Amino acid sequence: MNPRGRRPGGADTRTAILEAARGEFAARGYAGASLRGIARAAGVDPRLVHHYFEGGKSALFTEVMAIPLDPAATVAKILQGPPEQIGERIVRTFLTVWDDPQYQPTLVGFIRSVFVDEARMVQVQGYVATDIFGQVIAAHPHARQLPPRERALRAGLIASQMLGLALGRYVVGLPGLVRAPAGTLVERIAPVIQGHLER
Amino acid sequence: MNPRGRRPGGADTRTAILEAARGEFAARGYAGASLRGIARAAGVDPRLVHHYFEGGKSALFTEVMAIPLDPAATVAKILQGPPEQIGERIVRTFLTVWDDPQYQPTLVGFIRSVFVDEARMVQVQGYVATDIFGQVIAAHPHARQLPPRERALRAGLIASQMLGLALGRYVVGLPGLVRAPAGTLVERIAPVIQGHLER
DNA sequence: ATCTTTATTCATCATGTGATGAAATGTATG
DNA sequence: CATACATTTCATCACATGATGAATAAAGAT
Repeated sequence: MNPRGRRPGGADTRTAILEAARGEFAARGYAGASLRGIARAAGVDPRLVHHYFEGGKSALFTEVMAIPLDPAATVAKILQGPPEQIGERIVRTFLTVWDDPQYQPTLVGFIRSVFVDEARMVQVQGYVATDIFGQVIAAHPHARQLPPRERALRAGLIASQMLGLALGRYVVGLPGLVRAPAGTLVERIAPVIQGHLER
Repeated sequence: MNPRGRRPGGADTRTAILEAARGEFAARGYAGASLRGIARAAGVDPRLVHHYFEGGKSALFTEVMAIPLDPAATVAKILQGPPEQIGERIVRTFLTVWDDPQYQPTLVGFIRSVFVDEARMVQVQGYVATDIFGQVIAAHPHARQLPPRERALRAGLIASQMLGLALGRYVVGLPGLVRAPAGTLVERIAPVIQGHLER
């Protein structure tokens, strides 16, 4: 039917696939999205997905989820400044990243995929608990002096707070959270986190 | 190979399937669990799943997720007692239900399935926001007087708090939250919820 | 102008899925 | 004892999935 061979003009197929995949993964999660569906969304033959992403679906997913956002740097930035405003900086940074249309589909896709794959869940668990909020705890003048069990608890409380915010606002779409401007959420949630650090 | 026909002895196949399904749905989510896998886990021919649950996978899922736990009654119970301890009662009730081995697999399965199916997400969104925490807001002497937008925000904040707790403690398994006894979590989280109601 | 590389389409494969029909065999009922 | 019914096994269906091989045409290099 269609003419075979290379298409004229430099249509950036690879990018089209990546973007379609981002959307599909965000909307349906890893298991729910199909190669064919992604190809369809990109207006492209399914075979091309394999052509551009050797390793198929999982390779594509890996590339989609490779967010150009250095968590270590972000954490470092949060840690700068007065410790009594760490909570505010955490929430504000978090919302800024998640509200950014450049990152949002990727992050939503990522967080939805987390609950499907057991291995990924363990990986995230260690990552979030240790690399992100563990760092925050370790840098806080009061919290750093607590016994390990207490530190883990605080990290867990903060992590669950942010997890709930991400899911409520961006995945489930709880109206109260979706409609609220970022500033309002910072105002409400920052003190909670600050409390988990200081009290 | 195996002898056909009705098996001797009163093996309660239906229950076996239900329990296997509960486990599979909890472990893999709705999409991830397969009829054949459930049948295998129950030690039963796949056809029997259709035999006992007319409507197949979705009917089975519906039945599995029909928790014998009346949310309205639970909410009503929470609303009894002094308003200044509503937060505490919410968190305590929540943890009691989720820590109960009778409910836990079902609830975990349910919450994991929520993020896969778009329709289910919308359903839960309305349910959680309106039926559960909307009720709580409506019953609180201070929060009930707030403008609608504020009430929705408070409900969202509380819902996201509990959502994060459920995911952190029971799904992702953040160590700090898993190891903490229920009492400790009540101690930490109840004031936050109370604050969302009163301030 | 020729050759190589890349992009694209088409045609299948093997596998796993949920679903259904039909046969066989036990238990219960008359 | 005979008949009806519920339970179980087997055999497929139709379909979607991810993956791969092969053919073809454009673009780029020499």
